[in-house]
Amino acid sequence: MTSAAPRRSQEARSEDTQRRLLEATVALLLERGYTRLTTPDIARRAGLSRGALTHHFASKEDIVVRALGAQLEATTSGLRRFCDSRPAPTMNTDDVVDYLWPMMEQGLFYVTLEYLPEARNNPGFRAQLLPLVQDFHAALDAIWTRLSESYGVPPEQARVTMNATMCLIRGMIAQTVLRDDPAYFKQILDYWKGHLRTSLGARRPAERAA
Amino acid sequence: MTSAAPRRSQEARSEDTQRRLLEATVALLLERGYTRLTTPDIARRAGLSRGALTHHFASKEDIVVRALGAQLEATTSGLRRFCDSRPAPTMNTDDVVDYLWPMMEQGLFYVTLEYLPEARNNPGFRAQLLPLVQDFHAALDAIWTRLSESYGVPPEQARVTMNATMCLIRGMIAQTVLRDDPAYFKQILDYWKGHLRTSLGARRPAERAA
DNA sequence: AAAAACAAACACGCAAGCATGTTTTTCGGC
DNA sequence: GCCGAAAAACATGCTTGCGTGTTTGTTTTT
Repeated sequence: MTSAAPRRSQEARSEDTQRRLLEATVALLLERGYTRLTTPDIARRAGLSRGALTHHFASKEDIVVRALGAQLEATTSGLRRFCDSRPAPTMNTDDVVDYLWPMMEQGLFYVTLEYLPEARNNPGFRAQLLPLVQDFHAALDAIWTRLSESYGVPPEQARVTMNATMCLIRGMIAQTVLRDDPAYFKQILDYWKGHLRTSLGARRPAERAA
Repeated sequence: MTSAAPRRSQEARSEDTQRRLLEATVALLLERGYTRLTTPDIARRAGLSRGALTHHFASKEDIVVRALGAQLEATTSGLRRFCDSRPAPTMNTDDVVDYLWPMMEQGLFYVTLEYLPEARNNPGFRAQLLPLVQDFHAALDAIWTRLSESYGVPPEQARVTMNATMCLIRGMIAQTVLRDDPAYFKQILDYWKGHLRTSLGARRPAERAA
């Protein structure tokens, strides 16, 4: 019993510590919001001291930006995996919507709602966020393009339609904050699914073969 | 030159002061955001002292809630006027979208983006906001219902379609914060206008006469 | 005279940034 | 393969600025 701690390398320690702090940041962002997010709380949540945080991250802005970058990347890679999992004929447009809605509603877009106001009013913060978000949008466009190939529609059409779908979901989730009315949102989502079926998808194999 | 000030009644003074403070609140909410909104700034902007503000409003939350209520009411009454101004045959669905988009994009929804996070994380604030927003949504539904009569479609269909339109616009405006790309948003808006033309409107007089 | 409207000053709490300690890991020389 | 210095990782305490709520004081209307 020389030491219970197995002497980890500094790189491993550092990486683990940063990961814990970034995860705590996203969790608190979702639970309490940006204005109530404090660096002492982040450190506490990660089981570390505030000094550890200031050692790895220059400022509150810095840790938030890096936490959001990680969240956005995890999101696109998850979506990509989903779209690859079952291509064209087995996956219909309803399935895509049924993936996107919970993806956004279970955290992603509530976190977005927290940092959008700060991004709008804090030029430095916005400048740091812009490249991350551009990558995110580019990754989405790439996924919509692959979907268009599966469905046999022009890429441009799929991109516009799916980006509109994302915007619709964003607006709906924003509304959920002050409207607790699941039936209302289900109605809109069903309406949209119907629209997507005729506008994007469900060409029968015979049609797609041509 | 006994007095340049013409001895106004207390009620008139009070009303004017409150109006100036509420207008300053909305303006600053749009310009600097909720977290940067301070009561000294509001008073300064209104050309009054902080004491005047605290005299008329119990707290920062209080003045914000009342300012937002005024903004929401002004919005619905403006929209109602617009829809009454030129009913059915002369007003097409494109015109409605061309009214709604600037209405939201020139301030209303950016202000919304400022207070939504606070509403999500501050139960007291949210509770005060809920009735105002319920009235707002009810007023919108009433307007959509009148539109449905003009266009000769079932009220339910118009309500779902127009509420979806509002959600789409909300989501798009949220995206504008970190995506400066007018062509992208125009493309989506044009796409949606096309959908609305076939889905809601533009039945020819002969058809509507029946 | 009293009550409302407005003004100015005070007090408290909090969170970020910084600076100064302590521990753990790394690495070069022997 | 070991020892000691340097550096990285982590912890603790201080300081400063700021915004809200509150209180006390002054002017205007009733």
